[in-house]
Amino acid sequence: MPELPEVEVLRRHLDGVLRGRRVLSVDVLRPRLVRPTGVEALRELLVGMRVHAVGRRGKHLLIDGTDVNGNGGERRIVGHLGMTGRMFVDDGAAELPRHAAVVLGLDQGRFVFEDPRQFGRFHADLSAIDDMGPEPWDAAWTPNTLHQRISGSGRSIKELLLDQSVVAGVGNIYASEALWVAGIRPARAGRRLTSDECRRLWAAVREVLEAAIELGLRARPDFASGAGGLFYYGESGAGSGVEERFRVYDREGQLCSRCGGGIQRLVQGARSSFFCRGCQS
DNA sequence: ATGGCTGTTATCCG
DNA sequence: CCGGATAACAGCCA
Repeated sequence: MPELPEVEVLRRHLDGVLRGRRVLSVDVLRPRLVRPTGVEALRELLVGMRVHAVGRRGKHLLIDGTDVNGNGGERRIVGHLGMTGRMFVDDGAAELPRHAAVVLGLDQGRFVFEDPRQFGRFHADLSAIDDMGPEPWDAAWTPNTLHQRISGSGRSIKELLLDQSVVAGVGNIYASEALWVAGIRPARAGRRLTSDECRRLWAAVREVLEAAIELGLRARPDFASGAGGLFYYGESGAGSGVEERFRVYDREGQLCSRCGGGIQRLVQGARSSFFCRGCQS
């Protein structure tokens, strides 16, 4: 469940259940996911840490705390869900998921990070968030900075939106959705967008992400249960009655809700894009 | 049942 | 600088 909205909804949940907790033990079942930093560095950072907040940077989760045993130094763990990662806190009674990667023993309950495809990360290395672009709601991200950032590029605007140094947190689904809202075809070269199109796209990115966060909060997903924790907004609210209907994503061959045109799929950079032939230019 | 798809991203090569 | 291919991996679907 990995674009910015899903990560943000999870962040709020984890912040509520992890804040104030102490980490007593670290169990790494899949060391692969703890690279590039090794398991030892992770354990040193975590054991004895008290969580004071869970944050987010793009699609990365940040677990911040202080060392309560030693000098009270600040500590930060960076997690990424990849395509299929999950994180939850439970009481430790249930069996661990098959693909559990990192388990933290807490003073109350336990934290579990699991990821079937093992594309996720959980480590002490901060380099992943070092040269990331602005958050969509950052004052540093404006229609103008977007325009400047892409105006020299011949790459397609769809691929540019997926580039985390352009803006943080947009993934494959919401890139297509934002381009539909802005009325821009995904294959257009970045340098060929007008400043007005950049303004529309800038607003569309915020709008689409905001709406998805709202939806995710309303869905009140059950992060700890297997199927519920893996809910994806486009499918169903996992029984919550909340449903998101994408405007174009995964709707090849269907009709556009805005103009009645046909929705088409194309492949860019080995990923599917979806757009309406009628009202995106 | 085999192959083709999937929310991410790092890296390599031409 | 770019685009494209590949690779990490499991699961789902037709």
